Amino acid sequence: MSFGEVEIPFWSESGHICKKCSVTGARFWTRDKNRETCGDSTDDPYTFIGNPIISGFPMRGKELKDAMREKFQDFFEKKGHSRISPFPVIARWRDDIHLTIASIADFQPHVTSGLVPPPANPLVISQPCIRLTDVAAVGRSGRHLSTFEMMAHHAFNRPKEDDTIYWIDECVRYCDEMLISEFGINPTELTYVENPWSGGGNAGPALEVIVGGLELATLVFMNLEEHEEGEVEIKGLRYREMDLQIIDTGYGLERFCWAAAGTPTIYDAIYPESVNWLKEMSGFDQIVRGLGLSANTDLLLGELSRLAGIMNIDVGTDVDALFLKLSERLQESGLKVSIEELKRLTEPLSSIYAIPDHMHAICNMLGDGLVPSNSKAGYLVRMLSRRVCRMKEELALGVSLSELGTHHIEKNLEFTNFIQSEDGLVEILELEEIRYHEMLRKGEAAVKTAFRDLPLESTEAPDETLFRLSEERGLNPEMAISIANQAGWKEMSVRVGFAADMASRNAERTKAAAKEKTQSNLFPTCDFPSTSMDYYSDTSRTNFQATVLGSDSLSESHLHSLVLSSEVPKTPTHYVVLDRTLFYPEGGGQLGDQGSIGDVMVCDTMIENSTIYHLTDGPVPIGDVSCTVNWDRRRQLMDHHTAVHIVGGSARTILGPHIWQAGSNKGARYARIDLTHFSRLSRDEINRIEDLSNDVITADYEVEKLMMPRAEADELFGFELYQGGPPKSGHIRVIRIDDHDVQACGGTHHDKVGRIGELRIIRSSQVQDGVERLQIVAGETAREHAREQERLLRESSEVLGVSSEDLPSTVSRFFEEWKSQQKKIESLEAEIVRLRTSGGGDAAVERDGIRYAIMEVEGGIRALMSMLGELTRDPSIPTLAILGTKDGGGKLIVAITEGTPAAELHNAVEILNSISSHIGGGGGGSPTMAQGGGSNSDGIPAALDSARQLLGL
RNA sequence: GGGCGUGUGGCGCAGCUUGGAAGCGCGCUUCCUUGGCAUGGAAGAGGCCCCGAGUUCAAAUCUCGGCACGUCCA
Repeated sequence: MSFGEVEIPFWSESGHICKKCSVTGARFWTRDKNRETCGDSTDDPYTFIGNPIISGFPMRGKELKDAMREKFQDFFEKKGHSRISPFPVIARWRDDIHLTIASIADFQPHVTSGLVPPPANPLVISQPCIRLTDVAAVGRSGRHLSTFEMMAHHAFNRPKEDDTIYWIDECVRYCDEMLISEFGINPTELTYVENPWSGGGNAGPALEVIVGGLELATLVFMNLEEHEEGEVEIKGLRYREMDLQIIDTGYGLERFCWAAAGTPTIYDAIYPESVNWLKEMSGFDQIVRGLGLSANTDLLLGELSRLAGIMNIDVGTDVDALFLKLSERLQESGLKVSIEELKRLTEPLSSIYAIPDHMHAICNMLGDGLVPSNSKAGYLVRMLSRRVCRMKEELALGVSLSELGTHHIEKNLEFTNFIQSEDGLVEILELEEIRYHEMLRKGEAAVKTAFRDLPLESTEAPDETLFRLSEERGLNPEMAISIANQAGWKEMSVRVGFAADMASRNAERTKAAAKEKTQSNLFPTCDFPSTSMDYYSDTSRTNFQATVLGSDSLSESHLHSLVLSSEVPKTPTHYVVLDRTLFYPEGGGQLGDQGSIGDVMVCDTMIENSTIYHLTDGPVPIGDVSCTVNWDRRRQLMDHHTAVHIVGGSARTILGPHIWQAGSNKGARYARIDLTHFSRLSRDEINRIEDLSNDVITADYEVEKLMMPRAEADELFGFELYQGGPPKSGHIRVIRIDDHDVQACGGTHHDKVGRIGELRIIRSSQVQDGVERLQIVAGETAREHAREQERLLRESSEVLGVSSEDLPSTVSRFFEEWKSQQKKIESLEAEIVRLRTSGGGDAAVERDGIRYAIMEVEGGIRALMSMLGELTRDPSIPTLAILGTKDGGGKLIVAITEGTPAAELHNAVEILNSISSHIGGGGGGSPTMAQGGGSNSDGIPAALDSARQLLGL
C-alpha cells in the first residue's frame, strides 16, 4: 500500500468498492458499482440545484446555518466529543498567519506539536474562517466564499503512549453515519476520494467527501512531519512519523446549507435577505428585463451556476476569457447568449452576491477588534471594505458602507459575542468609506497626470503606467481606466490579459521576497544546558555567585548579526555562559541587563534556546565567579516595563476594546508601546490615558505574577493575554495588575505598581496606519524629562527676554516680522538697482539701443535674481545685465532680455565663463540667463571690469 | 515584515526625468463693467518648495537621514 491509500475495515463492511476516476485518475471509494467518475471532475456537474440532496432543512439564511451547525455538533456530542467555543477569526495566537484559515489553526502550533494538551479530546467545533486567496472569484463562481464556517471533529492520539481516541476507520464511520442518518443523503451518491494532504510541515492521507458534484468535507489523517531523515517522500520533501496522530476534519457549513437549499448559488442559500435587498435597491429586475434576453433568465442563472461550479476560477483569471468559455458552454446547453449580454447580467449579479460575503468577513474581523490599516491583518479588512465600496458604487446603491454593516449584523450575525461594539464598527466603517473616497479623489489627478502625454484617442494605456497607478495610488486598472474615460480618453480600455499579468507580476515579487528569509543561530552552537533564570524569584536581588560554564570571543560576523541596541555602552568582545543568573536577557521588548561578572563588564544580555549569553568586554575563566547586576538600570527597566502594562490597560479602558498591543520596547531612557487604533490620538485622549495610568499607580495595586498551564490561562483570561505576542511554551507566566491589565509576559516587574512613582506619555507618533506609538517615561526618567523640558523653555525665553508663558506669541510675532522684513529688504535692493540704472543712474550705459547694466550689489543670490527681474523683464528696453555680489564666496549673474536684439547679439553663458575665472569658480545656464559663483569674493570688481572690457565699454 | 509613492501660496495640483529667474486652477483684496445680482475685465496680496545633513559655483529638483501621509503585496 503506497502513501495516501486508505484501506480500512469499514469499506468492505459497508459495501464500498475502490475505483479509479475515468477523468482525473484518482482512487475513490463508492457504494455504486456503475460509477466511473469520482464526483469532483469536470464531468460531474452539480446535481443538487433545484433538487436538494440534504433533507429536513426548509429554512434559509442565518436560521439555516444555525440549524445545520447545531445538528452537526449535537451528533458528535452524542458520540462523546466535547463542544468547544470557536476562536477569533484574527489568529493572534500565531505569528505565521493573520487569519484563522481552518479549525486546526486553533491548535497550531502548540497543540499539534505536542507541547500543550488540547482543550478537550475528542472535540467538536464550528470555526469561522477567512480565506482571501480566492477573493476575486467570490460572487462569480457561485460557490467561492471569503468567509465560511469550518465544522470539525478533532482527535489527538498518542499511539506511543497507548493513548488513542480514534483513527481513520472510526473517523470515516462517524462521517458516513452522520451524512446518511442525520442529513438524509443517499448512500449511493456518496464518494470518498483519496487525496493525500501535505502543507505547513505536516502531511498525511486524506479523503474528500463528495456528494452531487459538491465537496462537502475533507478528512485528514495527519501522522507525518517534515524531517530530513524521514522515510516517506511527498512532493520532493521527506517526512517521518510523528508522536501525535491527529484527526483533522473540515465540513463546510455553508456547503451543507447550499446542498440542503438547492439554490442556484451558495449565496442564495446563506444570505437570502441581503441578496434580495441588494437586488431590489440596484433595480436588478429592470436590468434583466432591459436586456430582452431570448432565454428564460431563471434557467440561465441556474445553468450559469452549474457551469461555474465545474470551471476553475482562480485569482488573476482573465474575466474576458472566462466569459467566452461560459458563452460557449451555454450554447452547448442550447442557450444562446452573447458575451455582451452575459456580462451585463453577471457583472451586477456577482457584486450582489459578493457584497454580503465580504460584509460577513468584515464584520467578523472588526468584531474581533481588528483595526483597518495599510499593512498586516488590518490591510486585509481595508481591502475588503474597498472592494465593497467599489461594488456598491457600480450598482449605484444609495447606502453607505456602515449602513451595509448594520444591515448585515441585523440579518446575519449574532454580534453580541464580539469584542467590538456595533457603534465602534459603524464608526470604523464610516472612516473607511471617507478614506476610500479620498483615495479616489486624489487618484483622479494622478490619472490625468499619468496619461497627460497620451493622445485622447488612445485605446490602450501603457502597462507600466497602470501597474504604478495600482501600486502607488490604489487604483486598480478598471478604476484608472474609468477615470480616464471620464477625463477625455474616451476610447481607452483595459488590455485583454492584463489582470493575469498583474497577478503573475505580484506572485513573482512575493517569491523573490520570500527567498531572502534566512534565520540562523546567533551564537556558536555549543551544547550549553539551560541557564537557571533566578531573576524571577526576586527581582530586586543584584549580587550572586555562579559558575562559568563557557566563555569565548565574538567574531566580527557574530557581532554584525546580533543587532545591539543603542543603549549598549561599548561593543562587547566576548560572551559568557553561567549555570545560573540574575541578568535578564533581552526579551518581550525589555532590553538586556548590564553589570559585571568578576572583573569584566556585562554590556548586554541575550537568550537563545533557553541558554543565557552575557556579552562582556573581556574573557572570564571557567570556574566560580561573583556577579553584580546594575541596579539603577534594572530598576529603570522595571519602572518602564510595568508602566507599559499600565498604559496598555488604560488605553483599552479609554479608547475601546480594539486597542491591542502591536509591539513594545523598554529601555533605560524611555519605553514605547504600539497600540492599534483607527485614528490619530489627540493630546486630550493621551492626557486621559496618562491620568488613568497615574491613578493606577497611586492606588498601588499589587503586580501578581502567576505561573500556570497555558490551557488554564486561556480559560481564565482569554486571548487578551497574548498582547505581547504568541507564547511558545506549555506553561506561561501571567502578569496581572488588579482588573486593569493582564497579559502573558516574561519580563521583570515591580511587586507593587506604586514603586514607579509617576508616569508621563511624552510623545505619540504613527508607526503605520492604524498603529499609534506612545513614548513613555516613568519614575526617574519622568523627572529627568520634566527638567529637560524646563531647561529648553528657560533657555529659549531667555534669548528673547520674555517669560516662558509669552514664548509662543513672541516667537510667532518674531517670525512674522522676520518674513516681512525680508520682503522689504528685497524690494529696497531692487529699488537701488532701478535708481542706479535708470535716468541719471551711474551703472547703466546705452549703446546701439541696448542698455548695458554692469554693477556690484549687496545681497544674496535670491536678491540678485529679483533685481534681474527688474532689469530684463521689460522687452521694450533691451538690456544686458551683469550683477556681482561678494556674498557667499562671490556670485555673478548674467541676464539678457529675451526676444530682443540684445539676446541676438550676446550669449550669457559665454560672457559668464570668460569672467568667472576672476572669482575662482564656474557656472552655467541658458543663453539669456547664466549664473555662477566661486571662492574668491574679492575678484568681483575685476570680473566686472573684464566684462566691460569684453563688451568694449 | 517587504516594496513603491507623496509632501510646493488658504484649498486642489504642475514643475523634479536632464540642477540654472517659484508656476497653474479655485479662493482672497482692490478697481472697472451693472439699477442690483449672476457674470465679465484689470491690478494685487499671499511661498523657510516638510525638516536636517551631503554633493555642487548653484538644490524645489540629485544623495543620505528624519518627520508626516498614501498605497500595494505577504
